[in-house]
Formats: sequence, structure tokens, C-alpha cells
Amino acid sequence: MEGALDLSSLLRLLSQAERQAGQLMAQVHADGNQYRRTALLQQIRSCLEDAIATAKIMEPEPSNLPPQLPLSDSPPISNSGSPRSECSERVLFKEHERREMCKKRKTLPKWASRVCVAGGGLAEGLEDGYSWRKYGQKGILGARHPRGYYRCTHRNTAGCLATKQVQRSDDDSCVFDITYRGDHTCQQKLQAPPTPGADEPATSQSHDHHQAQVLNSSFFFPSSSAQITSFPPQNLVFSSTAAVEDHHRNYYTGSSTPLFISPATSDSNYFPVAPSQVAVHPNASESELTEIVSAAASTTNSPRMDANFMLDQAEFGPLFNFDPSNFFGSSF
DNA sequence: TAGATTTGACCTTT
DNA sequence: AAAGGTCAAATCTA
Repeated sequence: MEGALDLSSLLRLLSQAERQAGQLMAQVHADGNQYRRTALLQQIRSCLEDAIATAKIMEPEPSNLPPQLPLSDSPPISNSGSPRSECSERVLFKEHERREMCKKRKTLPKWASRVCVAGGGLAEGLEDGYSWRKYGQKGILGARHPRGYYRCTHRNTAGCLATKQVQRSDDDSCVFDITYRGDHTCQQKLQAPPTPGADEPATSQSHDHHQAQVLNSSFFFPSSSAQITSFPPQNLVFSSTAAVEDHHRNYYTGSSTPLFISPATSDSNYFPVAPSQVAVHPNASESELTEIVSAAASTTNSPRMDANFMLDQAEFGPLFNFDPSNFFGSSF
């Protein structure tokens, strides 16, 4: 991006767009419960904040912009033209990343899911299209079971910020509460076993990611004998049975057996998913069960806003003319 | 040996 | 200050 655009002008543009995104988010919240649009706007806002922070770091001269917050308590590093050492640059970016992570805790879209594991059989091989890496475990006050913290394996290589927390329910030991943050930007679906139509544009999968991942789960374990049930969060809006069927075609071209019950056909928030698809050993230890559910839980992931969806101008309506490609295409 | 997990320490938020 | 969340060194495993 160096030299492509005056950084001060860019910062002004980004700040303006970020304010606009914030106002739009407020409008969306006021309009009603439109989860996808809200989450999308949150992501855009987060991107803008990232870009602003990055631009501030890279800005070679103090500008006439309002003073920015220092990145750390350490003495400010001079950036008035003298070359900074790689070491201090690394420290600066590390500090920046840490602060950005804290910001993202608040700005990343967040949603909850609940998974129940029951039945007998073998748990071997339970995987999904996403790979998670555990980075922490913590006992939670008032909870009998520890909470596991997972992030996307491709966080470092692809910058994917998706994370999830898995906690076993106190009330029912076969129920796991899973909280997701952020969305996968790493295109992990490409690593999944080859499936007919799996290389379709991401747009076709983005509108009902929940169902899509459920389909993934059943694809990998077509012969297992236990059951995983999913309780979709109430604040999520899944469009229709047709969408489920679309994903069915995406992942199961050639199959004529409808494996899933559409949420539209269910009269409660209990959403039976892929019955008789996933096996769990009845004597599995807690840690084993947690791992199993961690993998399974991601198959009930939430609506996904991938890049194509994010760029879908129709989702913004006439209120928002922000075009990320204009902002980031040539300069980032 | 590389990648994943564990776990105590540290940081941020409330 | 307490609790939640993340980091990173040590350890494990394939």
C-alpha cells in the first residue's frame, strides 16, 4: 500500500466509513432482529477499525488528525522518518495485535449454539470441515465443568479469527453450550474431502451456513449410530427449507434422500439434525466427549458471512454505499 | 520433528 | 478485585 494513497486522506476516509458503519449498525438494531445484516456490518466495522489502526501504525508523519491513543505504555517510538529497527516494529505490531484482539472481542459477531450428544457407538473420526486448535481451558465460576477455548487452526497462516468456546452443561452432561465468535475467513471448506459441487462459489453456502455445516457432519459420518441434536440460537434467522435443500444439492449431488428436517418444519426450537449420523462412545471420558463435541459443534456453526457475502451490496440497501474494494483493493 | 495440547501467568473487562 | 479470555512455555504425540 506504500505510496499508493496519502495516508492522512486514507485515514479520514476510513474513519468516515467506520462512523457510517456504526450509525448503520444502530439503525439495523433499531429496525429489528436482522442477524445477518447486523453481523455483516459488525464485520465491516471491524475491518475498518483494523485498517485504521494499521494505517495509523504505518503513518510516517504526525498528521493533522486528532491525536491517536498510544499503543502501549512504553515510551513512544519515534516515527519521524528515521528507520525503526525490525525489533521495535515487531514489538509495536505485537502490542497492536493484542489490543486489536481485545477490541475484536467486542466487535466480532457472536452467537451461541447448544449441542446434545447421546446414544452409543464409536466416536472415531468425528471431524468437520473446520479445524480448531485449543488454546486454553478455564474453570468458570459456578460451573462444574471447565470451559474450553478454541481458535481456528489457520489463524496464523490465514488470519482467520474464528473462535469458539465449548462448555459442558451443568444440568445435562450430554449438552454442550458453544459460543462462536467471528467467522471463518480461511476457506477451510477447501480442505474437506472432495464432494460433488464443493467448489461452488462461497455465496451459495453463505446464507445458511448452519445447515451447510450440518450437512458436512452427516456427509463425513453416514454410517454412525448415535445422535447429535442442535439448538439453533433464537436470534438467528434461517431463510427457508429451500435453502436447506440447496445445500443438500451442494454437498450431496446425486443423493435423493432428504436427510434433514428443516427448521421451518419444526414447531419448537429443538432442531433434530441428521438423525443417526454421529456416533459417540457411551463410556467416553469427559475430555474425550468434550473433544468430540468440539468437533461436532462446529458442524452446527452459525450463519457464515464469507467474502462474497460481505461484498453483496444488496444486503446494504441504499443506505450504505461503502465498497470495500475501493477502500482496500488498491491500497491494502 | 512439527503440530497439538496443557496449564500457569498475564491482561482486559466488569 | 474478581472473573473471563488469551498467551506462551512446557509437554505430548504421531
